Amino acid sequence: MLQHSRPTHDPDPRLDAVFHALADGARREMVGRLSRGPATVSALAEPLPMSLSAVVQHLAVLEASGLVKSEKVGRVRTCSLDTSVLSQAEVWINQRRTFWEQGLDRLGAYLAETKPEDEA
Amino acid sequence: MLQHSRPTHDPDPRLDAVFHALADGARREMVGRLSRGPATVSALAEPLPMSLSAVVQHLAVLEASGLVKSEKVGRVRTCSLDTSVLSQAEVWINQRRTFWEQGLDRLGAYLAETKPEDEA
DNA sequence: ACAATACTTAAGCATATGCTTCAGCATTCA
DNA sequence: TGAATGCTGAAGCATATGCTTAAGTATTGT
Repeated sequence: MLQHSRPTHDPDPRLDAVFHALADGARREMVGRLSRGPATVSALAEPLPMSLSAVVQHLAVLEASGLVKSEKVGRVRTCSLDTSVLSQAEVWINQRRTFWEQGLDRLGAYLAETKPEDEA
Repeated sequence: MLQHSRPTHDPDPRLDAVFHALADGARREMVGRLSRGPATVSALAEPLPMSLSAVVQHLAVLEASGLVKSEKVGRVRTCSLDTSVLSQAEVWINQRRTFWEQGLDRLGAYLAETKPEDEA
């Protein structure tokens, strides 16, 4: 059965972190690199016009958001993407977009058409 | 024909703005409200625990990102969502996610299977 | 005309972000 | 053993963010 499914009330700190992590070109480039497969910190840093230290700080932001996991073996840290977190952000956007696109009018019509006796 | 379509090189200031706009609970709540239909500035402010001034500033961020358009008639400003911008962010995420999920191995197999004579 | 409404703008302030440089610390290679 | 590699951590600093309060400007209702 079709739920009303209005966009849920929202102060979600996890989404704060994910969108914040994606709001930077360098971090998006790192995510883009990781979408092609795991990479070391140096590999992530290589195309970026900044110090390794800066990259490590960006990486910390990505890890804090849950978008990226990493593991150190020997002296090398290997990073990889957690697409489930990416997916959560995608779903949030998709819900608002589709909710808008199906339109209030259609929802109104649905409500009118539905049995009016059990309603808020 | 299927393109290689690696995630594109990225320093995209528009995405910076969109993700930054979404990286705040109050702004996401405003977007959620607008996904149900246009609203005035006061209507957007009403559920939020902050001054109207603060809301206007959040609105400025949303407008700068292109997510929200608004028009003033008389003394009332009415805001509405631009889902095409929302869609761009969704696409960006979706591309990285699916690129990861189809996996490097499968891409490697595809490349191997494809005619190997015209290659970099 | 007068007051209420619906924003608008500016100033100020505490905290956060995005770098930099410099120094440190385990691996791994020669 | 000593040097190169691959990160790690702490300052420090300029700028940006997220609020606040206070004052101002058009409408619109009485």
